Amino acid sequence: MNYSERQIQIINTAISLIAEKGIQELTIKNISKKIGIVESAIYRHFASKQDILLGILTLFKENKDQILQSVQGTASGASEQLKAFFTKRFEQFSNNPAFASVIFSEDFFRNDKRLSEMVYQIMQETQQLIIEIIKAGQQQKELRDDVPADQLAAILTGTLRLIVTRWRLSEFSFDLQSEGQKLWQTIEKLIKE
Amino acid sequence: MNYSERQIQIINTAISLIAEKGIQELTIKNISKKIGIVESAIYRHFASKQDILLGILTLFKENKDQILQSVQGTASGASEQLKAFFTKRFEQFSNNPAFASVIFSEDFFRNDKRLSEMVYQIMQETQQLIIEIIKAGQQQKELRDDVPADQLAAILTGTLRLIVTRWRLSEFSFDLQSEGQKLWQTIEKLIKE
DNA sequence: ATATTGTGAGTGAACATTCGCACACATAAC
DNA sequence: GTTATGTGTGCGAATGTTCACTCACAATAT
Repeated sequence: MNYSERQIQIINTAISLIAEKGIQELTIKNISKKIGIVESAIYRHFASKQDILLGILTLFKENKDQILQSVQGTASGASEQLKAFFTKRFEQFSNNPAFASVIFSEDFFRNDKRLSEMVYQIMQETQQLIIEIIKAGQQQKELRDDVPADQLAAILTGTLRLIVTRWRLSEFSFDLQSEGQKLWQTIEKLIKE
Repeated sequence: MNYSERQIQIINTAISLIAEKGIQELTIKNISKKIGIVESAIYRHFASKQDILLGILTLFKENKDQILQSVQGTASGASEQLKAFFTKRFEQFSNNPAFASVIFSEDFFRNDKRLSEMVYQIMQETQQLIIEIIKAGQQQKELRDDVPADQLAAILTGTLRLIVTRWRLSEFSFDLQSEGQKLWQTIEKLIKE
């Protein structure tokens, strides 16, 4: 689906509101106020609030797909690819804190099939790619192969999530990218052959 | 503070509701319906909904303190202590899924000082203890000391959280305790000297 | 002139919370 | 021992607010 200019403006406004106050505080009223139109006008562009959220997720999914592709393209070797992935991800969160707020709010979407499935799918795809990179690295004897790839992937993902969550809850009180860099160095030591 | 019988009943009912439908769906109406009294009667026992949530957190905090103590008491050696902690934690979540729902819903409490501080404090205390165990283990040359203790702790905590979150979102579709056991074996390999 | 977008008022539902009243039971007063 | 008074608990109705969403009408643009 192609979004109109107004639709994109609404989506972006919603994203910045989420970054500021969390996804709980996202209301149609807030979006319209920030844009400078009236509540009901929003409904000229989206049939429901859920559709706006879906728009946000769609945007993020495209974003993520791009990152994954660029990682696979540029870096060579499992360790380098994982590092590139890690770095890009922190960069993405850094530039777009709302991404973290949305993507880590699975609970919030729990009662909505469309939304929860989309979040689940994004998580799933990312996880799958990491697992494959790790497996390849294990076969090349670049990464230690005495532990299951999917568990290594869980360790990577879990740690990344925790750091980002802490960053968010501390109101972005530390530099996510440099913290992420340090963390990667540690993880690298643990998983290298 | 000491809770009356009714208060404990209300807290426990709230906990089971959270386990069933998530913290978003917790309403005074639902609690009262499940107990079999009228909404307003709840307010004879709690001044506000927040006070009920605070009651839940208090209960969990006591629970956690007990676990931490028992871990420090029984196990000897850093690795064993960490394993005991891991195991107990998964056991606790397994027996009390609402604990996970509550403790990992930091976003939900974001707009409430009392609640968010309490959650933060629980997280903090746990993390601190893990860091100390790890540091001790590093000094004893039991754990590898070429990586910072606080980052190892983040890896441990982050991974644990991820697994529990997945378990919750998959509607408890796998056995958390045995999955946690396997995961611990992997982590152990990574962090041992 | 017709399609698109915006406005203002309104609706209904969900929700936390308040209030006046009633009843049971205990304690104290006569 | 009966009467008064206090206390704890429950009920039903109501209040006030927030929210997503609708609709008739007006402005604007092509």
